[in-house]
Amino acid sequence: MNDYDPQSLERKWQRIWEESESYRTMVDEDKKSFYIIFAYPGISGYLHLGHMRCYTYTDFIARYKRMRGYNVLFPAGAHPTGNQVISLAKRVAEGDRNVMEYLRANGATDEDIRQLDSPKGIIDYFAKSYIKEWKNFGLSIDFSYFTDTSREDYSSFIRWQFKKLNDLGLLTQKPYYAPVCKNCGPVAVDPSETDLSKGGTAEVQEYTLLKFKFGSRYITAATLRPETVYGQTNLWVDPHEDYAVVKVDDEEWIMSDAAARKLGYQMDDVEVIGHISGREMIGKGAVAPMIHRQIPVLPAGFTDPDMGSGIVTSVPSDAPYDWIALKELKENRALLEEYGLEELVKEVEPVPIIDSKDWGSNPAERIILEMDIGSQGDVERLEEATQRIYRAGFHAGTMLGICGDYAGMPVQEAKDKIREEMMGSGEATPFYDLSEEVICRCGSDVVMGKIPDQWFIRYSDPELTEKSKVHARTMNIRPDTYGRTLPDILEWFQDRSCARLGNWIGTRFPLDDKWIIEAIADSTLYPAYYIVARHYNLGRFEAGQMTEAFFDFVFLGKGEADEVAGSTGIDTETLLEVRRDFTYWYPLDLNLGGKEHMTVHFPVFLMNHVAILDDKNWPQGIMVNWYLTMTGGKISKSKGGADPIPDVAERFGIDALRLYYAHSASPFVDKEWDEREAFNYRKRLGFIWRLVNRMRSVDGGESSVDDFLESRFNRLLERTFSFMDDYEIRKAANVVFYDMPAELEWYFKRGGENGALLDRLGETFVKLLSPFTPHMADELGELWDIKYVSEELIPDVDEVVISDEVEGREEYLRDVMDDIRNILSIADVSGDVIHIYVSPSWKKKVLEIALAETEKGMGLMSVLSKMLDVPPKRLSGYLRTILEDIKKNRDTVERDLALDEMKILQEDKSFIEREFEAEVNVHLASEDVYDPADRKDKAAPGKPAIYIE
RNA sequence: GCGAGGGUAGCCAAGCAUGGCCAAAGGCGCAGGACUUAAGAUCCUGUCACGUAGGUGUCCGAGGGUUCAAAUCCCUUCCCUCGCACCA
Repeated sequence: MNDYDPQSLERKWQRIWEESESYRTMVDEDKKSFYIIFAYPGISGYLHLGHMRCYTYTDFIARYKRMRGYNVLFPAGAHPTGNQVISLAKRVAEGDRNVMEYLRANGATDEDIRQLDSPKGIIDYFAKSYIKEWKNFGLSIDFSYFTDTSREDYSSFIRWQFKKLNDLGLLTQKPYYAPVCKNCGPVAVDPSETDLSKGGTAEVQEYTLLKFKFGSRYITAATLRPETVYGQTNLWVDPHEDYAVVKVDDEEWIMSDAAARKLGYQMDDVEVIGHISGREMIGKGAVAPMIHRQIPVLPAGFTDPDMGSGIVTSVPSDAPYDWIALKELKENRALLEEYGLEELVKEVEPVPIIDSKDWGSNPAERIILEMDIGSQGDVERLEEATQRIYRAGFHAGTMLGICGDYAGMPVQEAKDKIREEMMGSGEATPFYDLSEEVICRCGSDVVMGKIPDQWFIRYSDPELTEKSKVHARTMNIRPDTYGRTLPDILEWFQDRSCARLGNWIGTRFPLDDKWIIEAIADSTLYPAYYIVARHYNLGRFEAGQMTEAFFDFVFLGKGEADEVAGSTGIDTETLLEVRRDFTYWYPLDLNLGGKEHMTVHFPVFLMNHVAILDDKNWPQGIMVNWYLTMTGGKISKSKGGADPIPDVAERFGIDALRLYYAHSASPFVDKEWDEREAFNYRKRLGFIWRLVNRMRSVDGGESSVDDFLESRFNRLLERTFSFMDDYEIRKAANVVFYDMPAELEWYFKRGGENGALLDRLGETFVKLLSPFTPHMADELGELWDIKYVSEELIPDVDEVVISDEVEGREEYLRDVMDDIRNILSIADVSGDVIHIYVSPSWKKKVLEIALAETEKGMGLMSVLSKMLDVPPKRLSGYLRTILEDIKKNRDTVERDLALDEMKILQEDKSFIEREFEAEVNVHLASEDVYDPADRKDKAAPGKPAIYIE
């Protein structure tokens, strides 16, 4: 027997699989199909151990299904849509040091790097790299189906999909506000900062820009709390600031320069035509929106030109900032005098507008007193106060009587209505801003911009939503919790923009080619396309021939093959074959992806299938996996931080890593990567290796433990199947790699050495290893002269050999031995002689009757006392305990009753003697035997009495 | 805020749906031993507390409740993690 040497045998088998085209997949009408995919990766860098978790799960299931007789389709692809590829290419072209280091650390050669300065180069390089890693992990993917979303054939498919969506009335255009870079167009603002160099945590603020009539102009003030307009008492401006006068349509609005610039991206024809100093406005009045009252403009120091419009409308009842600014102003004689505001300010008092549950109707005052905030300079604590008041008011507040039509309405509801009313009357307009500075990767500012004619997919469509929800409930979804919430997610799922302007990788929008279809929208139906891609990859037709009629025929069964052949120039036979492949493989059985897809990809994946394809082709299952993390954070492709896979694979072996994924945690929890653990799995495989070799080499005869092993093995086999059928990968791996070996070890310990049996079970066992550790399994399969274990079938469970009685015997023996061990550990005895007293037969009789007529309870005493010659006290005492036991665990009690304890103990006496290095005497408790410590009365069925000297 | 998922012995992690041999699987770590000796090896035993007899006590974030019986069901409470849409 050789030692387990994963590295060399893994290389060997990967080469063999490659050469023999092991995972080539073809339609076979005699077999049930099983179609499984993982959500293909976006191209943004190398794969890491986190991705591999998901891909390996997919492979476990694909391999298992294959070995249970399914014809499995397991393709893969890559997803370069978006701008990551472009930005990476740009950084390579610039010679960005971090990028260079990252590439080199992952094994890119100078020659590789030279080709990486163009998007095409990046896509080709990484697509190859992904395929290499997948092969390196032993994934049983058929790469003849490979595609990527930048290819022209893929674009033909996507254009078809969008035509279908349009035909179904599911596309629409409407204005949209999004973060945009002035150079690059729309960008994603999120913590991973894929598109950004700064500001990933910024949030989009949806302001209401209020207009205050100010002579012939309007002063503008942006608020996040439009419902507080009823409490406006004044405006705050910075006397030292110059404000822009902006021409908007025919009106002139006053705001900070920064605000004017931002507004320019959100409205047409915004033009700065002059300036006005803050000082100039102070002391004058402006007509506030909604309340239509003149309120004064007052000086304040806390206004910020970069926030909102740079001018603040003051609601001292509800805004701590305003309250304290007002108080300070009233106390500042010098300032009042300077601007001549003494009289004016006297009349400015907070106006209660909201009754917020915990804070009353003047919450700003109350919280400032409570928190003892001294001045408007205490920004940090004022922020906190503002937050607290806002929460309390928003969630538990009601509008007071002063608020016109909104009196008595919950704040939550009033907020949107008041905003709408003011926008309707022209007193306000929407204004979007980011909560902090955001800089694009290209270096320029990111601002909120208006896209007036943004394309959306109408996921809010009631019929589509309903159909999707109904279907979702029938799907096989893991974990269950996600299955339960998916219908709610579909309900909540709103229209989603599906195309963008600018320079991106992707498919041109078929209705208007200035748009590029964006990354989520072009990745929903792609499992259907893999099937077509194989034929395209074989050169059977060109992208240009993949017309609407072509896809209608293949995916929807519309039209006649001959006609489609005529219009596309693809021959009829090929068309029929592609159509047949699609109908054979579809629907998709399982789609696996990380938890980030739960509210993004999976809903659109499902809804597009439901919208476009026949109901028999709707997807059947989804499995979500959680992340592999490293020291707290998610491993990020673009930011690095992960060990390159080849290094790790070289150190532990692929099979050890695969077992690590399968067994170290449930798929539905985040798992912290720990290489000591990986090493332990490496050791475990060494153990399995030796165990299998031993099974194959032992060559003894039959013994009494054979039937136990056969029964237990089949029971565990059954359990493995049932776990795998439920995609309970961890549980299945636990049975195969821990429970089964433990039973085999027990068998050996008991002296089992039946060569024929071990040979037969060993062969099955090796096949069971294969879905998890395919390299090792194929290597071990050579012991049985199996060419490729991974192409074998795992045999069915042999129900006949499963026997509770047979297994009960071994369990009984283990229990007795545990008891002996327990006694030895606490008793102060030499342990040279062990006496075991088997229960008297009357107790068995009691047990039997109690089991049969449990409902009679202690009433059984009358019949028992007549039947048995036992003192009533002992009889009732025992009956009481046994009734208790039956209630607790009937199965165990039944097992005990079925045991022939005397026979078992006598047969296995020598085994016990060997284990404890002691002399063992077995007695029947009802006989008059050696019993110096008066133990034998304690004997009960299944629990013999023990005395050790 | 909205939505989801968690808190189990030194650590990781099962169990919780269908309450009952659950003091609670398994792994790691640790301790003792065996074996041989330098290997991140392998094997055995132990690892909540107490206990010279297989037992008893306490225990599954905290506090209540239901029940003959609760890690499991219900209520309250504290804490943690994650997703929230143009990033895949």
